[in-house]
Amino acid sequence: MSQGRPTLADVASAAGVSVSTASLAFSGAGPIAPETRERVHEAARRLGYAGPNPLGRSLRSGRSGIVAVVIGDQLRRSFRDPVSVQVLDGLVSTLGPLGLGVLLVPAHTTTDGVAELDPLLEAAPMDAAVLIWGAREEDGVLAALQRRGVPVVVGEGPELPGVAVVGVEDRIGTAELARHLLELGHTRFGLVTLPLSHPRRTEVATPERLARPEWAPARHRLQGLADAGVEPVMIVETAGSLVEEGRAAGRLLLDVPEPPTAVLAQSDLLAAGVLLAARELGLRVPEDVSVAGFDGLDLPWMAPDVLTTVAQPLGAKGEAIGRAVEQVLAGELPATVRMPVSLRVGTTTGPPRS
Amino acid sequence: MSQGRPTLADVASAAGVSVSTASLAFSGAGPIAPETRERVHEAARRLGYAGPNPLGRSLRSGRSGIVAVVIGDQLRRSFRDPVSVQVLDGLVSTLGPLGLGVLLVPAHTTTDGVAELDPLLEAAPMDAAVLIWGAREEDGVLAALQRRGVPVVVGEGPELPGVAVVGVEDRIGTAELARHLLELGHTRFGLVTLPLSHPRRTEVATPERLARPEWAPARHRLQGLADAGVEPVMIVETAGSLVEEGRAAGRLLLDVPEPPTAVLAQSDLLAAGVLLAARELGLRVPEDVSVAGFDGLDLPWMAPDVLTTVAQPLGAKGEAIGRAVEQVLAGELPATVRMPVSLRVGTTTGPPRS
DNA sequence: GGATACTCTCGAATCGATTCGAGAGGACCG
DNA sequence: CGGTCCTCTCGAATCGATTCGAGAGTATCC
Repeated sequence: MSQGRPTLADVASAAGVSVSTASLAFSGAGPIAPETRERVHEAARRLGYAGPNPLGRSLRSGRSGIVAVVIGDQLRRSFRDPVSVQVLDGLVSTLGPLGLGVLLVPAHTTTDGVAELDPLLEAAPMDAAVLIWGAREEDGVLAALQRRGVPVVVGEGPELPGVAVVGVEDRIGTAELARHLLELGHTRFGLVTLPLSHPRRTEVATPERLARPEWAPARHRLQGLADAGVEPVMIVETAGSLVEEGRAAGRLLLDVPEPPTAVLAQSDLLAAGVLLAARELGLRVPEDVSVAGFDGLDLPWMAPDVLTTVAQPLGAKGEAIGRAVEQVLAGELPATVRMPVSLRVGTTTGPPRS
Repeated sequence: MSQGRPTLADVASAAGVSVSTASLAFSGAGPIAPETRERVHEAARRLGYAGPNPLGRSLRSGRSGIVAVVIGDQLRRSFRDPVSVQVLDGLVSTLGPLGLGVLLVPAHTTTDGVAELDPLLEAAPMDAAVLIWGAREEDGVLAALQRRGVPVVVGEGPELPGVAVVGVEDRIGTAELARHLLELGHTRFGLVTLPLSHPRRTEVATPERLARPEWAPARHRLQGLADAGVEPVMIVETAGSLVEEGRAAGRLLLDVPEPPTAVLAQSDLLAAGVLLAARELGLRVPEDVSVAGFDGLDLPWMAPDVLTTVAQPLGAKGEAIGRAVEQVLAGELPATVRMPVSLRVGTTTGPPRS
């Protein structure tokens, strides 16, 4: 058939061999005479055949070679945070050598103002799916994937039956950070949290939402604080881990008669925002207020300040997720991985003004 | 067959209809009695059938519903730049409603220190491919895609036969920016460029590389400068659009006996780095040195400075790329799109110290 | 020379769906 | 009551590859 792109059958007949032999010439999965293989390749070259069609191959093998990464409502929002990007980078570089590609799938699509599960979630080819930023049972994403029989790996919990989890010791890390500030002598803490459940606005956290944090990272870090015995005088919940959100939160916390002497933010970008807010309010850091974050990002524009933070191994986390994907594809259910974090004291924390 | 996941055939027999009827019940592409459809769906529900297997469907239709986005060598590097992320966001939100997913494909893989074309490029299923950051004929990516017969859309040129191009009027924008600085009275310009060809280190640009800029955005912006009659006294080429690179470039340009009075950077992140370098060297902006960028990013941490820049419609560019993809999938070759840019004067440019 | 072993090639089945033309059955009309 | 039309369902072919067992042909050894 000269119409359309050539198929293996075309190549086979041009080379004067059977289709099965031609297949062998490309896959190498079976005995074939070097001369025959060369003849097939030669024919392929002549016809402009660029190798077996992945669609046919996938159907036969039942594998698409695609791993879906489910992203939040807006790509922009997910990826403006270097944290996600670094994890994704580790993931891609682990999956690549395995011949696996990463498909970006939005969790929801908004049609006429109504958010629904993205059709890709239900219909795109995928051998496994990754939820980098935790899963909430409520939102149906997990259910949709499990109905399809797609194995799932989630970053940062929660632990759900049949789901592989890769996370960091953020509870322990937060506790360590809190103790660092306690040792410096702080007693009045402000806290800036990541979204506790479905994102909304940046404002003082309500007791109801604090009582039931659906989002694993926020929950763990809250627990870490409690572990260290810290009870913040004021807690602001943000709508996402962005500098602007942190700045808004910082203003809420610091632009009051008796501001806290230390502000803990659940992410570095939020902490950076708090720092900006402090600067705008004429507060010196750390003399007037200490600020600490979480993540261990390298933010060159913060120079000469160096943020005190809890560093998590982001790239390695992505790689661990990649390995977990490899395992679920092999039919195993990987054990939960919790990666270590480390306190990194910078220049933004110090003793409170007495 | 009770082994493995149920197929359409299983559902059909459970519902007591033929496979073709069952197919109709899901696709709706043909007449079917409502009652029959309901019976099929009921059987599907009972068997835990989550809808037609995309692999089978793809093979039949010849369409995978996947658009590859080819990214640079490191994901981290590509996505640390908000520019790419915003374009990608526009792309994803245009492609989503069309039922198309975005597959991230690295251009190269490094095995044992040797960079090769990533196997996914040659083997992953895709209906079309997008090169967000321009294409160079040299690197083989384009050739590999064209050999496969995959239609390609590139962002930011160059214009190649059979390839759709979406870009911005960066040449015109740069010229406008240059004239703004000329009008302010500047005569000694420093220039910080994006990589001119294959990325390497941040250092003073060699005449050879300046003479033959392979990378379209860098080339256009160089041309724009020339259009305005500006000839920089010193040009530094960077290894990529990152704050650190800009900072290094800024030090090279400004830490000299007679520094330029205005520094033009080919991207906002580079300009931000130059700003940092200036600050570190004790130079006031814009009193001692004016700094301008390109892109129109919203960088909250630059406050209270507002960068003078040329704003390009990043999200809209992604959407335009998405529409171009739609067209190439329909078999058309879209005309080259050049989107308008606009000069946005901030607080980082002013008259030179006389 | 004949049996055995080995190497390579081939035909046919299979993966899971879609699609087209054919035909069964019922409704309607004259 | 017979014919026509319409609605719905079905069987079979098809998409492009992989894989397995069978078999042809040649080499090896006694």
